[in-house]
Amino acid sequence: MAEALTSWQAVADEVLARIRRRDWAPGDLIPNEVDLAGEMGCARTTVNRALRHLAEAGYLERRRKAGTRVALNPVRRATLRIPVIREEVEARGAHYDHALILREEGAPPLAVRSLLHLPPDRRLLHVVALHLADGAPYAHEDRWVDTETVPDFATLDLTQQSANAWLVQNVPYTRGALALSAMAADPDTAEALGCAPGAALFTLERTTWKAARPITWVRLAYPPGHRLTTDL
Amino acid sequence: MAEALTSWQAVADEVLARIRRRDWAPGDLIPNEVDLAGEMGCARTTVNRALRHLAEAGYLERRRKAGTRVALNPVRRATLRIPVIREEVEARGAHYDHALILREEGAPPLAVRSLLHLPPDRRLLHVVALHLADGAPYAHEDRWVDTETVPDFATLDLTQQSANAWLVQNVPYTRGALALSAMAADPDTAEALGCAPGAALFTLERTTWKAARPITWVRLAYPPGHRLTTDL
DNA sequence: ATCTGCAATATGTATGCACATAATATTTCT
DNA sequence: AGAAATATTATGTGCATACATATTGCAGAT
Repeated sequence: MAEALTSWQAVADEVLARIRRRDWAPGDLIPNEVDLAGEMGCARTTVNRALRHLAEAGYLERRRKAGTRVALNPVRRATLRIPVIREEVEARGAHYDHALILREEGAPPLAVRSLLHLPPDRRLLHVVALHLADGAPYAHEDRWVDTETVPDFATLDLTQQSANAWLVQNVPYTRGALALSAMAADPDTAEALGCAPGAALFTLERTTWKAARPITWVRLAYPPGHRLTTDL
Repeated sequence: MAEALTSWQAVADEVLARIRRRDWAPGDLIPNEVDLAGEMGCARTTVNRALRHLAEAGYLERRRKAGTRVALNPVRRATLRIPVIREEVEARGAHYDHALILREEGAPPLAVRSLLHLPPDRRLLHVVALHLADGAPYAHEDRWVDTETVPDFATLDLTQQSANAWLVQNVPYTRGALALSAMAADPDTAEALGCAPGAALFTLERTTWKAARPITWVRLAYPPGHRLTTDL
């Protein structure tokens, strides 16, 4: 008999190996926890931990009583690190800096207003900034903040601290949404980023809420060529 | 004394509530598992499960002996569902279809060749297809397949089955990478998607390997306005 | 003062057991 | 036959306990 697999990592590795080896093909039902535990020479708890892990990673699908089966499409989930720009820049060994481009109250565009479920006459604080890595444009930030939800924000000195850093530190959110997309560079953004107007920019939008009240909508636009990557 | 929190979900909810309420601020060290278990009236195992879950979700950072602290930056990870196009289309209640645009052997462009670590003279199978939702263009697929790694692919009838569906079902990969980006529509892609040349397209690139051998590189380009979303 | 090794400590994990829960399979009743 | 009640089963979870392991921090040596 094979050596006992007594750690959940070892069990997970073995199960993954069988999936990859096609011992268990996509869609197949695999043995139940009790049987696997017997075969591997460990407790059911350990098998459970391993299978739960693989299910979270998207390799398995589990349902009570119905059993555990190999996922039909191996990876449908990817966890990606949402860049915290300062850290991202500094991780490359570059010097981080940011410049405030605009800060004024105004009526948000329709797209923002409807995303935040705001009435037509509602005014927000509009903040535009540029993030720099070693002095070169790294990302363009376009943000609308609801100062009724976050009154302290109105008096903040944004030249000292980025809006994001302050909000993250001081305003806990209860709900957030993230959207990845592409946009054509408008003239202002193009100038800030130093690219051609109309260039294809990768964008990352984040909307956050505190209970039912919107906190902020922010869109980061990266210069052409920027890629957000992750392993599968 | 408050009601005992005897499920790991309840414990996780309570801890998350304290984080959001700023009882425990970002960077703070929170009580150790034994103390929390005492306070909540449950076993340490249960607290461990809850804290482990919150750490995986990015709310906490844990280190042995050093303890558990509230993450400085609440959410730096987002798990997003990688679209399996057919399912994505059908989930909207639309009819899925795909059309083969090109299928021929050739030398891949430099970018692909270097990503796959291939020698300069190496030829791959180039497949271009269009995914349709109710007859309208949904995504443009540009793919290079290494038929030395996947010989069966060469004889496949791609009008019946999408390349992705076949590969996913038949070729397990051991390593994969994902990159999200933006590109300007080249004339061919623009025509296929029915948008203007130069338009900003959201793209998703996937590279997969079987051990040290590349399987395929594929890039999906979506029409302007497409968004990939997830909750935070 | 600095380095080194050891003790203390918080998290990480394995195990056996019990019971909960969801979903399916079977039987019973009409 | 069809519906409703019931049994069965696989996963989900909680608990007490024990031991493993990574770090920190202190104490003693240099």
